[in-house]
Amino acid sequence: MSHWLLKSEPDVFSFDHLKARPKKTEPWNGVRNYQVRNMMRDQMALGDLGFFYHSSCPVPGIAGIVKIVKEAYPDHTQFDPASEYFDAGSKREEPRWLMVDVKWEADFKTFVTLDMLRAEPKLADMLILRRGNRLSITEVQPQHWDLICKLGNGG
DNA sequence: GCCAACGTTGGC
DNA sequence: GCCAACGTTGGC
Repeated sequence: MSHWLLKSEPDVFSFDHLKARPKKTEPWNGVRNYQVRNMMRDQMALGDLGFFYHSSCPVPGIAGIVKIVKEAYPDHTQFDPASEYFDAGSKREEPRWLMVDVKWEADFKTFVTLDMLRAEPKLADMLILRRGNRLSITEVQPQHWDLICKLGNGG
């Protein structure tokens, strides 16, 4: 099983929004980066766990844990001219963009801030902490996963 | 609002 | 296929 970190802007869609969904699930739509699409398609598997990361907000960090409950399938927003994610170049018979479904899995007792991640030397080589990293989904190494879970559950 | 980083686009 | 310009991301 692999571990992931999924970024979302909380103004647009937050961890609390996910929890408020009737089934606590949501399609992770709007990915428009080939590298991230390929990861979803080739590596993300049913049952994988991911951190829900809040970006572009006053206090960036990890709010909790989600589970992948549906593997990659076509992202319908690419065909919707009214959507900000519309892609005129994508054909229905050959969809360019994919999404997975995620489900709320667990809260952290403590919101793990970006500052807390940066303060931990063992996490120094995490992709998320690298300057200029713009991938909205990155893989998380198991040892990093375990350590962050400890931070989130009170050390 | 600034700016570094980096993916994408498009002219050649 | 190169690479400069442009656009987007995201922390600060």
